[in-house]
Amino acid sequence: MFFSIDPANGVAIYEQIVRQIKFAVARDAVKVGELIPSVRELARELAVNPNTVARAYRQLQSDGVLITVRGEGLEVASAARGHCRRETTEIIRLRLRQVLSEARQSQLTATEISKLFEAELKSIEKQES
Amino acid sequence: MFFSIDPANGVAIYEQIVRQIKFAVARDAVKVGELIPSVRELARELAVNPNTVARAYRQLQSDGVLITVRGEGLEVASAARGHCRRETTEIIRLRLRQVLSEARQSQLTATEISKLFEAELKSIEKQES
Amino acid sequence: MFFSIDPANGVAIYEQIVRQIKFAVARDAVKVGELIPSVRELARELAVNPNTVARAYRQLQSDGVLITVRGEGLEVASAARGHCRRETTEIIRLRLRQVLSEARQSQLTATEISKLFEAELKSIEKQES
Amino acid sequence: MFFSIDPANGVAIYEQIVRQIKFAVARDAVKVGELIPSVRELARELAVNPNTVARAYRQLQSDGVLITVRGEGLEVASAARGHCRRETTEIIRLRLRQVLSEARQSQLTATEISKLFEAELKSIEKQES
DNA sequence: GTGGTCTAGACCACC
DNA sequence: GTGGTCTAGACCACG
Repeated sequence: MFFSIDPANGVAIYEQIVRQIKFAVARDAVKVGELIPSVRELARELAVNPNTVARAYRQLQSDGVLITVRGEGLEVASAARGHCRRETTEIIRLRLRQVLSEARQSQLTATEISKLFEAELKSIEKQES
Repeated sequence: MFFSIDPANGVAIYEQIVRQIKFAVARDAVKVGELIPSVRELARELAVNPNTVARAYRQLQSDGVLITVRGEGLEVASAARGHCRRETTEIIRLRLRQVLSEARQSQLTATEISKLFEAELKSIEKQES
Repeated sequence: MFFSIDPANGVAIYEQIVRQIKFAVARDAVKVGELIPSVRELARELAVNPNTVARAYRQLQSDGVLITVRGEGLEVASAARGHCRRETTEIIRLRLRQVLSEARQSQLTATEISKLFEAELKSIEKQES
Repeated sequence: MFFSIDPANGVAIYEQIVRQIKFAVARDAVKVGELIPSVRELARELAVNPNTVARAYRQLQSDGVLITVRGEGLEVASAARGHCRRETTEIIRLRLRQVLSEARQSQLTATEISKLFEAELKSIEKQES
């Protein structure tokens, strides 16, 4: 469960946890049927309030990604992998759409927006390597 | 001052007003030295509370885009145009960066992200025409 | 009637006119019994709205500094000179008191405040010469 | 957070709160990293509307003095202390300059102004003790 | 509990 | 008419 959250990110902490776990499921970093860390364990690891982790887990349950195993904890649902893979790209697509809609209002041309995008993509890739 | 706001957009109304006006200044839709619509007038036009418009205007003042002319209204500051042009692309760039950073965490490859982007850009352009 | 007003000064324009005229009377720049410029003349000279000059004159009348001479205009009242001399220092004293009261709240010591004052006084004098 | 505001002071209440908190930070009465009183708490203490306090806090944020800790409150930014110390004397200096500039227009001599200043300073000190 | 936002309505000084 | 300020009360997301 290797990821970190950024408390000053604008995005709610619980929301970040939700997404990160969905991402992890999507890329098979946590396998279907596996138990995920307990609320208090993950809370300690991420240095956030246990309530916040609990809320994220609650949301993941209602999203059908996690299911409770009585007396043991929470495990990844069998149908979750495909679901998460689809949702991951869906989230990204939605975010892209929002940004582009905003960019359009700003009167930037499609070419200008494309250029900005390519530049940012390169800078992100450079950071990674 | 032709623009509209979306109350259910997630972005605060006053923030939308701020951006739209910066965009308008950037593309010279409102010229430097011109009076912008009064608080009450814009409030009526957008069907929002005058306080909300006032808050947006206040922020634009502290951003140096508007200056008050006592008893007359608010006018676009002389240095605002260049400032807003720069800020407009800066806002978009920042938003792109956020999305890309999120996309990267989701383990999508650069190619996949690029494809999504191109697809969304096309769909936006189609809507416009 | 040589003085200028600063529209971006925080102090209301009509108030600036009132004070400047009182100052002028106090230092005998306009003599008792003299007619002062008409509303529209002074308004043109200072490049402000005639209403604003009219308001200043109204206040000066109710302060007893100006009196109307039917068919001619406004002249400086006979008792005005002494009155204005007293009021001038009174205004300054009040302003000093406000600043000092604020400075006290900021926990600056009397010595520090004095130093600031002396420094500013010198810089003002230098500007003048 | 021991200070009071004067609603009939001419200076806006939210402005008074802003300055008082900057003063407090400058003199280390509230330490860097500490949480300041909540909006509602300070509003109750000062007997003003929570919105007014919220507005002051918002301004302090955009001034970089406070930062929000989500769901917890507002804390003093790490760079705030030095910033506030500088700004405190800067505010006082500016106010002194305004008064002196006004005094100069009134044709009072430097000596006269100095005398007024010393007198007021003494009277303020007497009040305090 | 926290801050953030919005609405509604009022009063003020200024031009 | 203009902006500026304040109050009152409501709703929201977050921890």
